[in-house]
Amino acid sequence: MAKRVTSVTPVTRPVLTRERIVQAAVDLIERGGVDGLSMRGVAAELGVAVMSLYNHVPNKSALLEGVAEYVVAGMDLPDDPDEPFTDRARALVRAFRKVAHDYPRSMTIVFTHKIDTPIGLRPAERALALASAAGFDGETSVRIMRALMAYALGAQMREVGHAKVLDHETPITEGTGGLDPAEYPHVIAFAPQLARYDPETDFEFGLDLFIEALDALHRRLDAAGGGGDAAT
Amino acid sequence: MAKRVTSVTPVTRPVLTRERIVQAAVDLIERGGVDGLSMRGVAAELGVAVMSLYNHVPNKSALLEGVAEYVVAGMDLPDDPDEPFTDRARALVRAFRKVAHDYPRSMTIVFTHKIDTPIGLRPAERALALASAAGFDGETSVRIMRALMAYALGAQMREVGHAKVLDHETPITEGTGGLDPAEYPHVIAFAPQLARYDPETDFEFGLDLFIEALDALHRRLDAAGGGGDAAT
DNA sequence: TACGTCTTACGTACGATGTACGTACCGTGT
DNA sequence: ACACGGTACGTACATCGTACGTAAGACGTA
Repeated sequence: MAKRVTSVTPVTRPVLTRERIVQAAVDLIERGGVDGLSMRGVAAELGVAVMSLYNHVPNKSALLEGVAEYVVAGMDLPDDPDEPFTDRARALVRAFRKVAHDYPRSMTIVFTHKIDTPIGLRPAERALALASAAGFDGETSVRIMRALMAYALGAQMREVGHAKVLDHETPITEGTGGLDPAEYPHVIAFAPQLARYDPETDFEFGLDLFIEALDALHRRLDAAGGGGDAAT
Repeated sequence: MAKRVTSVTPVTRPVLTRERIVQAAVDLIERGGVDGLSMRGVAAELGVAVMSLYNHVPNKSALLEGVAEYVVAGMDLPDDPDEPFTDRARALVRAFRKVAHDYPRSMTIVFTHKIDTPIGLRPAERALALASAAGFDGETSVRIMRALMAYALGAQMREVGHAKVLDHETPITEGTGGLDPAEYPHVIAFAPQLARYDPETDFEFGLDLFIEALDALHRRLDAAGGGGDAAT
């Protein structure tokens, strides 16, 4: 009920809050990378003393969890139950791509921290919803959900570039000179295609594969269990 | 080509080397987590002074790269070109699972660091090899490779537990009491299936989906006779 | 043999970081 | 008026990564 103003400096100090702290952290991360984030930096960004942060956040690791939660909470998850489940699945995975695009550097945190709040379950809920609506049983729905998550996570990790692992383009783009032709014949042969990097198309290609497999599984389900009516 | 022995204490000090440093780092990480790793810790583990490490490793970040490289280099990648490409793909992705199982905590590093040495390209080479052997054209092979990587990475990330993200079982296993039934009806409804967590089966389920989609794509390719029309 | 150079191990030292702890302030309920 | 709970703050410390200077052996050359 009470007004929450510091009375003396109402405008210059918009009240320190966990939300503002997390947002500042996200900003700093996007600006200077995860390694660049420090409690002192966050405090400075907000024009506060360092220890003031600890009134709202128990420690840095909790702050990072907050960052992950913030990013996931920012996911736009439209869902139209009337659409075919394949389209709904597509939309869900694309939502991942969207946030990964908006908060590329913070994504690392999302990947490597767990989220304690129910918010983290939103994507799972959507996935389960569309799978079970398609007629899959509970166990299969859960598995589908996990498979979707796996692809969404992995694809985004690769794209964000934090996982340049196993397919980073740098050395290839710079020429395959140093590579042993005996050990990496295909990498060398496909260097041009490897160099041409189109995340969008790559992402959609893999997504199509996945969705198609889901659809096939679905058709099989209809044919077997539901009787002769396989139309959708 | 001189002998590299310290002469005085040959046994007690097996010569400090980058390899030994990286291995010690991996050990420490597996024992105490990534956050627990410190240069001082590594030095102590090896019975050396901290700064001696810097004769073989420029900085900590480089050491971490070394860790990632070490783990990936440890991947066992058997490959029989005579097998159907689907089986080869399966084996490749399973190899990921294997290392992730052997070095669960170091996996975080692998996920979040790029690997500069050609070693990091080994999995890519294998993927490209099997895709092109199956008859896919270069562009499609590259895309298939990337999609496989995405699933392999994502699935492993989830399983390793570092990415309990979006589907962590903790709150669910402990009961769905706190969840709003209006917002998370399916999560609540499928709580039993969510709680029953069988990584092996989950992994294989998703892998099957993927491989099946690849196979379908392949059949379509054969039928058409053309090169590599993507999944459209 | 004597000497200059190179490589490696080491110790000291500094700046930056996360955070435990004590203090001062303010708004609110009694 | 007074006590209290929450919030902002400053100081202090342990720990970290690492720049720098030093010493001791290995080796090529004279």
